[in-house]
Amino acid sequence: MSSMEHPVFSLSTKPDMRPRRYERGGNWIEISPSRYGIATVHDRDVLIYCISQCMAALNEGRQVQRSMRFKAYDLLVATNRQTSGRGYELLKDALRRLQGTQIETNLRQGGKEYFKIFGLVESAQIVRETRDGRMLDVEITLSDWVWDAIENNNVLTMSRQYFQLRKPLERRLYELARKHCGMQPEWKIGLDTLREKCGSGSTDKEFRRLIGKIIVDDEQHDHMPDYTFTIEGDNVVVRPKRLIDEQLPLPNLSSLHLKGDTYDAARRAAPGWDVHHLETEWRSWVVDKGIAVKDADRHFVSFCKKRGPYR
DNA sequence: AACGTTCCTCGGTCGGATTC
DNA sequence: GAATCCGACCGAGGAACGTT
Repeated sequence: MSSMEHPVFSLSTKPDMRPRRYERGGNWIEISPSRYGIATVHDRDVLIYCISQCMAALNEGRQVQRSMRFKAYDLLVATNRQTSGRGYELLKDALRRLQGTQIETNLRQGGKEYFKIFGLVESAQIVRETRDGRMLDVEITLSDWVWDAIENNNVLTMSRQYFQLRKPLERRLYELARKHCGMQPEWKIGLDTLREKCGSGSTDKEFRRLIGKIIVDDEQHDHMPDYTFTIEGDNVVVRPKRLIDEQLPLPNLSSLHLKGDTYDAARRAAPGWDVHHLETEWRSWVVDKGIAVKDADRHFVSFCKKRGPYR
């Protein structure tokens, strides 16, 4: 939740070396980059994955520790990333940025003021299990900040669609909506304040344009999870989307027609899942994102594989 | 299944061009 | 002259296919 409040993560896709400082009512927080730049909204996926693993363990009554280990492959799949060699290099970069990004803050509690400095993760290591370098285990030790949040149950659930948002600004918008709007019928915010909260480096005009584009895109494709956004004057208004019971009829694209035995392959790829439900999910995803599918059958099966281990 | 390679597309930013 | 639009840039992510 704290990371949703202030723009801790960079929206930029290039290395972001600009330090930030935010102040509000005597409290301040400063974020400074290492030589790898500030952690990006995509790097945040790693933290979200760690947190969700922890929460899942807690819900099942298992013990959790600050230091956690998991398969790099699982993380990459769960966060909708590629699992190629470059995928692992990008993961390394993400860990570098997460570890290197320094956060300084003053906290006031019980009449005392604390000065605190920490990284987003305390340490991270990658362990190669086999001689040929496959089956990479990642071990991450969470920082106090993240750990405290988990212990105090100070985390919010996020839509699984979140990982499919590619635009950093879209992700940030969703986070803010999730944090500030929640279940309220409406949340209004000025464009300039929103720009600050997003941590965008764009000018006011440019920012207005980018937001406008996302809103128009959403009107056409309905890809933003849970919330709708509209611009009213100099304000952006956020409202929760109504739950849609019925699947909207989708254009009947012949290129997305599936063969009979593809369904069997899909069932094997994602045991326990309703294949036809997966199919509608897959279709709307493909249509929304405008993905050019060459081989519908193969594409769908690999989509199912990604869904397979996660409920 | 778990990677590597290749080629392609897309995003935020910046600065220049265009329109009003 | 300003507000707005547009395109280059660069680094990142995605898809398909190849390899072990």
